[in-house]
Amino acid sequence: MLHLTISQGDGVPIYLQLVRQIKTLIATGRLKPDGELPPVRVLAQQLVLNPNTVVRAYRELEVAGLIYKKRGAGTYVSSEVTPYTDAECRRILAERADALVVEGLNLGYDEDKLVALLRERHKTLRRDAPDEEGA
Amino acid sequence: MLHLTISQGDGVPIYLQLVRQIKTLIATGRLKPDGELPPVRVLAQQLVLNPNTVVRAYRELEVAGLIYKKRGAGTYVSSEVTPYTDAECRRILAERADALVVEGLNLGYDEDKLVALLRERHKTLRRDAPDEEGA
DNA sequence: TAGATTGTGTCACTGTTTCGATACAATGAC
DNA sequence: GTCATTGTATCGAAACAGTGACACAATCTA
Repeated sequence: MLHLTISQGDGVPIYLQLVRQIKTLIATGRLKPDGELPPVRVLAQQLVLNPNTVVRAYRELEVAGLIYKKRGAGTYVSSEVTPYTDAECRRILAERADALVVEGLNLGYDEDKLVALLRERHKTLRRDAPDEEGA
Repeated sequence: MLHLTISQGDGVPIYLQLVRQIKTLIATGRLKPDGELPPVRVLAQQLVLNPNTVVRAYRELEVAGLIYKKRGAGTYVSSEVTPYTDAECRRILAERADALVVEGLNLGYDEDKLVALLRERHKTLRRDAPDEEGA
């Protein structure tokens, strides 16, 4: 039973809220590789959404290489990582990092302060994640 | 003469391209506090845009507290920083940091690798900035 | 095979966003 | 005061995004 929270009227599209939360669940290990995600209709009913909205979220996650689908069977977390090359990964993350740096500088955060924040957020996100099981 | 580059058909709205680039110019000191920005019509003509598009970009920057406008006179870079409280700044940046961490984890970047990337991007952004003049 | 379950595809409605045309209002220079 | 310059406000057209209704197709289970 996935623990997801949807805010209907906060401006952020529902499908995007789903994408972000599921991305986080995967990143932090709460959703394990080859783990099963709820069928679109089930999740839609749980969250009182149109199934299409869940479909859209799942599709975005599939394009990002984070999940895969088997028709008639279900939807699962990918065990392989990312369909992107190293260079592409780097470009994607550099873009995000640039945005953080620029926003930070304009809000009075210098390099060290940003690094400290980044490390703290990393720890916080990891905090409630399940223990890493020895592979 | 501001150096800005606009891509007409790349999906990113023109006004947003303006906002981002000007934010970067301010963050890296290429636009100095109380420095003057081009009048909306002038910038619009330079970039072959509708003046309204520039207006929109300027308004967003004003809301963010980065510039201020004087009717009949012109538009200038703010010397004060941010209309946000410390807590608000932190929340804004934490949100961006979270996104970077999640994306990073899903692309195989651990904490140290992300920090290294962040530091490198910070240096790169600063590289071509004008020298800091002793205040 | 039969039927339930799962994802897929298509269409349409609605509101928002983006961009542009054009007129208005305040300020500065003279 | 006059006039050019600067930002402001309003309206509209076109494209896009978000959501929903509903029918289709593949797979699994019995």
